[in-house]
Amino acid sequence: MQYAPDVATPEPAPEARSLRGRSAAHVAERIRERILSGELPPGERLSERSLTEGLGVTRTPLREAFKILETEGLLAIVPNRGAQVVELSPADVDMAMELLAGLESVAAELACARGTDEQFAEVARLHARMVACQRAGDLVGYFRVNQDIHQNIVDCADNPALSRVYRTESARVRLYRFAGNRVSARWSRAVMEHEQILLALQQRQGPLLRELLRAHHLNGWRVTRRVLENELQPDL
Amino acid sequence: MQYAPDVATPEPAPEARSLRGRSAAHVAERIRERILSGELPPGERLSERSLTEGLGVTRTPLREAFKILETEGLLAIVPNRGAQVVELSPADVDMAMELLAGLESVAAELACARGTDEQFAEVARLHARMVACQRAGDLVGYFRVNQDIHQNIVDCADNPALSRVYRTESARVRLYRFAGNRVSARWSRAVMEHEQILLALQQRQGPLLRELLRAHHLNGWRVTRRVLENELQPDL
DNA sequence: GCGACGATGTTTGCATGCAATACGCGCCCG
DNA sequence: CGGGCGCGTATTGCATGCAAACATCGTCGC
Repeated sequence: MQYAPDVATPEPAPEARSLRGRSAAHVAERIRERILSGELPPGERLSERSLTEGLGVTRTPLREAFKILETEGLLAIVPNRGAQVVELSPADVDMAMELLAGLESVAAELACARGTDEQFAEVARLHARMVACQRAGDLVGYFRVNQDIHQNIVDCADNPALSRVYRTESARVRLYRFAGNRVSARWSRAVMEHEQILLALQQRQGPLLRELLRAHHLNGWRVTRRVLENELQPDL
Repeated sequence: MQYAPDVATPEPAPEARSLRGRSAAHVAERIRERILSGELPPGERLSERSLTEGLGVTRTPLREAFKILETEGLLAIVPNRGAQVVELSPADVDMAMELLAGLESVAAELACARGTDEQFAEVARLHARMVACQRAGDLVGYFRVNQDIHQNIVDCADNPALSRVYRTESARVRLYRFAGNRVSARWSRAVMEHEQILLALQQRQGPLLRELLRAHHLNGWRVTRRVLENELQPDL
């Protein structure tokens, strides 16, 4: 790698060309993936040494990536004690879910007013894939497609700022929401709710879509919260 | 606390104690202030050299601060060409205003449901100060208090995530919104709208407050957009 | 025996150094 | 006379070095 092949190597590698100037962003992306996948769980302390070795960069771009992820709300940096993955209390997730539900209600009416039929068709395709995942019992795939559907609905509002905020805030709580999908009763009902949501979107019924999304969020979060608070055991 | 009042405090200075570990955040705050005050206008290129000299830090924390501000949407960092203050097109501001209006509508109902009378009283105090600024012709003071009022209303929703997002997104467009307040006809009408908003809040009429805020935003932004597009000359 | 203290290795925070890229400017050629 | 090219300088991107803070553990005093 970059371990000083001394002379005669102007190019670092034929494949990884010119990452210069994007190092921190690249490292942040890698760490973000690991956090969102659960590989780096909430509370995990991130040592600069191990990450630099694992990612093949030095501490400077790594520390810049930490600042990015801290601003996104994924890391907490404690002075002189390094970075750790943010741990959210049920109350924190509660607040975040309220925000996400609010963002989706705002998006709902805009999406019905401005979304293109092509965008709606894409949501419908995702919906079909989600149903397929459910049938196949593929919980992870289901959850990922589910997230994609909600992001796509928000994107239908055709407001980049709204989409960006929704994406960032959604990422913050992704791990916590996953818990609620591990309950079979909720799973089948969520799919039915999605059917209605898709219909309302395609028929451009803004106020209805708004209420459906709000209710969908509320229902899902009610179950998830009980799981997080250990009042309900996942059965999947 | 952790300031070890033990013995012989080896603190370098009584005033600037232990900034270690907070350098980047401190620098980011300073630069943020300069951007929001207009001292660093949109498009301005930020040279590392001049900023390090002006702020008394080295390039490492400064570059970390750049990453923070980039993530907040205040700076754009072009690889190998440094950082510059983000320049928003009227369309960008349009999208941002739509988002802010949406966040306020979400906050409206929550604020009416959960806000305390003390919080409402604070909004009322700010409103009085705003009116005083208007009477005194203090445009800058008026604008600042105006921002405070809107932030306070959002804060009444008692949702930290919502407050944080509103604050960040509001900051991104602060400079652009200011233009619209430089029109006298809009100024007096905005104050009237605020009277109604305050009343609806105090009477906890969520849906009404929601609509009033939406209309208030729409009215304000309509004027501001015309100023930004040079179709309307400020008369203040 | 127990707790506080201190030595030492580890980790973080920031300064500095080096290499790569961008930029300004004069020159050459058309 | 204008445009492209090359060179020198400035600036950025990242690696490394050094000092402060932390942590771990052994020792000492009580």
